[in-house]
Amino acid sequence: MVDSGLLAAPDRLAAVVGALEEEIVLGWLQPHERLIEEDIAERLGVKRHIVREAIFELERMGLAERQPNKGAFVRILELEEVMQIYEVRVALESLAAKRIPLPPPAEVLASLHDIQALHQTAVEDHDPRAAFRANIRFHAVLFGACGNTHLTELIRQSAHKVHGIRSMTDGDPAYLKRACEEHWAMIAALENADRVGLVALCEQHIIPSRDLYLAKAKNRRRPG
Amino acid sequence: MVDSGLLAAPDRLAAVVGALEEEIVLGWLQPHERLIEEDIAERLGVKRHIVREAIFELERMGLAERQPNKGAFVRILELEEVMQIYEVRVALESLAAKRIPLPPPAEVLASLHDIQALHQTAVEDHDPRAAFRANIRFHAVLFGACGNTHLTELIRQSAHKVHGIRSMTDGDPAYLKRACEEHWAMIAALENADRVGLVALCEQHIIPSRDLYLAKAKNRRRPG
DNA sequence: GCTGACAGTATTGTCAACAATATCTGCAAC
DNA sequence: GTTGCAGATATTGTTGACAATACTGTCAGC
Repeated sequence: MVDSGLLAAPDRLAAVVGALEEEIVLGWLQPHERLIEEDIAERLGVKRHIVREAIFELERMGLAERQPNKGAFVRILELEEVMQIYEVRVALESLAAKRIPLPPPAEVLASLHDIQALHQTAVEDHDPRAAFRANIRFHAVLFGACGNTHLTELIRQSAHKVHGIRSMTDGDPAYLKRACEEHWAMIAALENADRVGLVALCEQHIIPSRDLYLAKAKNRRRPG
Repeated sequence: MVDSGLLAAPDRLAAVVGALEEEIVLGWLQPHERLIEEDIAERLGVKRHIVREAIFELERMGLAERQPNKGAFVRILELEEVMQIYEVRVALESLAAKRIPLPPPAEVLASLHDIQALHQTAVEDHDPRAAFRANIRFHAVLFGACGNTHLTELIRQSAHKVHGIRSMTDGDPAYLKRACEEHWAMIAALENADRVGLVALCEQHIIPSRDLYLAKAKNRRRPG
């Protein structure tokens, strides 16, 4: 249920989009599973109208695919698409890392510290939902510090597109632990005004996620 | 009128978005002008429902701004935003230029030739609408040749965001002539497999548009 | 003459019913 | 046993009406 009634009008759409995104990302909604407007509306306690627009939004985000008069379903990314998206992410996040003022404002550092503490706790507690949210917030604040709103928005978009593959990687404890450590290293690089280290960390940070996915996708494909 | 009735359902939304985008870009809809759903619906011969979604789309494209329960209006970009968008465009288009196979497939070259011939004719005939469309198609085909769908899409998005400032620059004949020449130079670079030249051309091609806008925007601001 | 309450209007936001379309099921013909 | 048709069902797409909200103009009170 999406806090029906409590939320103001414009927020309800965002809430539904967010709820569905999480369900896809955390693997509760499997690839190729159909997204039936009325079912979702009832389940989340909103009207079909809202769900309809949310599904359009998910389609734009690349998490769902729609066929006219037939319906929408959870989208599975082709390997080639994953590679392409990651290539762009590296370019964008690298550019942002080069633009973040060093050292960054104190409130940015404080915010990153707080978020990353939450992230670490979530990872240690095996709480994928909290970890997912903290991870998103960490990157939003980090790249938001570059000061270029449009760039930040494109980074966010591109990251969300590949969130759908997380259900396959988020189970891997080694990967999560490594991601945690790299976040702390980024914070250290920011504090030490280490531009070269920061850019390198940002560029390398997202690659393991891609490779882990590619490896698992290949294994999955072979038996099938 | 947006070919009402003749178009299939999903295309009508795109048609309305395109029509409104053109009206904004060509200056028929001025900045801060209100976008009233019912008026537009009647004018374009579609239902309000479609216009409503189109305005949401325009908001995502950055051409309109919405205030809940109040309405939408044509958005004017701040100078700072224009700078930021152009910074990202240079990075994205440069990346794409580096990925286009050289020489490109024959059909790409042929297509670019044809489109650019149309573009040149439109510029010489002072037909801003045709020039606008041909220009969009040229860049779509050019960067589409890089093979990275996601990158192409982000380039398209970013370009559309600054289309709104074109109404101020498209009147300048010198700029249009220069853009034309650079398009032909790009085609030549593609044919000659001149990677360095191509990348440089792509990076430099969009800067005059930005600077011309900045100059005009400053002049406009001073008397106001 | 100015200000603040109030009614009237314009516009957006929401909804439920209806229409159009696709999918499924059962049955008959071969 | 399979294929093709027909009706039934499920789901999406569209519409007009209504509710909620913000804006505008008028008029009484000071």
